Amino acid sequence: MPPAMLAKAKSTRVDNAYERLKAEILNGELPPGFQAPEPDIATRLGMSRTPVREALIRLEAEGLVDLIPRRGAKVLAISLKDICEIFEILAELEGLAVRKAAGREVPCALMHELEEILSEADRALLEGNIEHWAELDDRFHRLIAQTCGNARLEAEVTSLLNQVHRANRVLLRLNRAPASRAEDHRKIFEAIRAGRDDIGSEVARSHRLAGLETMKRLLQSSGLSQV
Amino acid sequence: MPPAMLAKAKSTRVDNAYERLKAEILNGELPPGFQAPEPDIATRLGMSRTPVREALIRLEAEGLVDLIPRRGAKVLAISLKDICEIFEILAELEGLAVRKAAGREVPCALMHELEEILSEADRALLEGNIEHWAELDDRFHRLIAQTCGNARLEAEVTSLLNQVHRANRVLLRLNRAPASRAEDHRKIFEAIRAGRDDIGSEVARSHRLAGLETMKRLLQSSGLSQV
DNA sequence: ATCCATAAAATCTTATCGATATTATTATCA
DNA sequence: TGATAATAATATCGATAAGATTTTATGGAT
Repeated sequence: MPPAMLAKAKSTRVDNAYERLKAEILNGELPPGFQAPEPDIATRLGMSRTPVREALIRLEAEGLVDLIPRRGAKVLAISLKDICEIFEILAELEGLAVRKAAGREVPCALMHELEEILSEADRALLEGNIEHWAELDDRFHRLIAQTCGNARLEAEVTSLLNQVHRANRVLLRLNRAPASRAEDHRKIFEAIRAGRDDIGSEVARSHRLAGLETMKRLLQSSGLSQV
Repeated sequence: MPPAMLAKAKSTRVDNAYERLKAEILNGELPPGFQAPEPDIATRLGMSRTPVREALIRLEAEGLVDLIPRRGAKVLAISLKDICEIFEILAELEGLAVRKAAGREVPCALMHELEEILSEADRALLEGNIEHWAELDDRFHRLIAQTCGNARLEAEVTSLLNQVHRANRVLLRLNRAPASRAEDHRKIFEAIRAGRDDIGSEVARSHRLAGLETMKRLLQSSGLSQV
């Protein structure tokens, strides 16, 4: 067996296109509703249509784009109904993730990172840096999914978080981030550390459900029907 | 707008390849571990590599096959660990599905179909027709996912059921189907009909968790490490 | 003389491209 | 308005280049 087999990433065009498009969708460079024919995208990325198309198929499977037969690829917009569907599932899945995390030995590095995120988030909240706080909120939830030890669960939570990523950002900006969110995060973290699986699981669940209510309120009061 | 817009399925080669391969994987014609280069598959399906490859990418996203760089496509085998991961998620998701179903007006047709499956399953059990019973068991669980009204939830449950489909079949054959499974199904159905969301949800959850224990036992006693 | 290690060659498979056939949509005209 | 032509974008193909794996040679060591 060759010596250096750990570093496998050999970056194919498909992977490139996939990563780039996904990043652009998540950070809003390609906003919801954006639509373009495959050849245009291929030209922009400097490759032929084939790898672009394969990347788009993957993105479609992850619920980030829609491939419309003669219309090209479209970045999906998220409606209130989508948010309801996704948050309901997330509530259960994050609850499960925390329960699993609390019931096992979570790697130290992960716990440290969580703790750092929490204190950095406190700081951001004090400084009123909502933008940064939103970023940390997102990272906290993604990291929690990593602590559960169930790879499929982690992947599914991550995928759902991706789908609501922009909606989260847009709407959190409208809201002054309530301190209660930060409190919940702390509670979840402590529950995992203390092995209190039932408490942690329930807090995670209701945390997400409360987030859904906030979302509903914000969406309705802002008059947006899609994000 | 054109008159007939409902019947959209215009069957492209990709869809064809996807449906056919998926069916062959689920029914075991392409057993776990089966592996073949793309050109072979393409020849067998009577089309060029492009649509086959696109279908394979979709199947990979659904966790049914693995695309190995210079080795071709491989039908994934399921290990005990995979089953644990999947059943744990299913327990939560099916619990949620039943809770949602019990809390809303489920279309009559669906309830009828569920009821028919239940009585047909009773009959199969009496006749000792395990094969048929296993089929009905599968259909029951898929149908339950359809009653929840959350399209994403339904899709996710379906995808997970697909991934464990063959494992379920293989292992159920080793087991004489315990009557308790049938009882649970009836309880879930009644809970949905009566709108008892908490009861239904909890039965669905523990039903799946009990299934996991059975699986563990069967896998260990049969000495199989993969299915 | 046989066997292992290494290097070179052959082979196999994918990754990617450019071209074409197909077909939905739009525009045009009676 | 309805039929027909033009357009545009995809769906699909066949070919090629790049890269990995396997096979085959080759040289030295026992």
